[in-house]
Amino acid sequence: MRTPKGDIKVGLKKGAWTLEEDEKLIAYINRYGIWNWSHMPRFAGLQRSGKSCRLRWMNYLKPDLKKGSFSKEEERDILHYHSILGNRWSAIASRLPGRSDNEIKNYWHTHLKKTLRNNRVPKKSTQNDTNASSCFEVHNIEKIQEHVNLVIDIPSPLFSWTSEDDSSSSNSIPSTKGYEVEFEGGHQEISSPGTVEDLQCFWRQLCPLENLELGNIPHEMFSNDVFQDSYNDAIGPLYNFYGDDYGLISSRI
DNA sequence: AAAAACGACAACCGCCGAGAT
DNA sequence: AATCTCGGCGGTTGTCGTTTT
Repeated sequence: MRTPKGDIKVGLKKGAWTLEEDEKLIAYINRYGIWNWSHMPRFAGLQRSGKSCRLRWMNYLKPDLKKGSFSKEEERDILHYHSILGNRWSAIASRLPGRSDNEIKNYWHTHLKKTLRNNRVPKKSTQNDTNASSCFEVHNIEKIQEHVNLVIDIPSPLFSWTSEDDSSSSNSIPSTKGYEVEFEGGHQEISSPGTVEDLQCFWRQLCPLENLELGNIPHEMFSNDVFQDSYNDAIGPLYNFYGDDYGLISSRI
């Protein structure tokens, strides 16, 4: 790894920031703005690396950051976006105004991961079933299949995504405001923010085999642990919030 | 009351991609 | 084309306060 020139310095301070250091950084940025993280600590009178300054600013000092605990709505949004984007914390953070990626990551690891683990889609457990621990409740599968009978056709141009600030894109691929997904009995446009890659990632979590219609997945497949985990990761967060309302779940993905 | 375990979160580390030289 | 620099990202660790034993 190459070390940034600006950061090559012995005696740089590490560890928790003091109030005085915070004040210096805030004062400097307020006056001169952010022009070069590697060099500005020296001018600001800080014995810190540029990286350390940037991190402190982005995660703690930036004025538009929200303080305090996450609301229920934010929590739900994190779960929702994580089901789509995975561990792409910065992408998730960009959808939650005032929250940093580090904050969301920490919150996920300390709160939501645990919540998810405790509230997964229940698995079937019967005495006769030797494979009991690896089976979903059948009625749940059928309900979900009924509502989320998706035709997976990635990367079809029809499914291309245009971000909110990308309406002027000169991309020759026809784009829509969202994803178009074919449900049993009709089409539905999904307005979740994200990129085509986001969606591909989501579908692959949901359904590891490319171009496979969920409705055609044999029930035996649900006894596969890997598939279950992917499925749980994708649908689980929504299931936790909406319970058996699969219509609502399908409307959220 | 003290020690151990746990939880929360700030901060660090190594890697990567983009842009500049 | 190759190299360098910087900003950014995600995983991980360190520290401190709280709870449990």
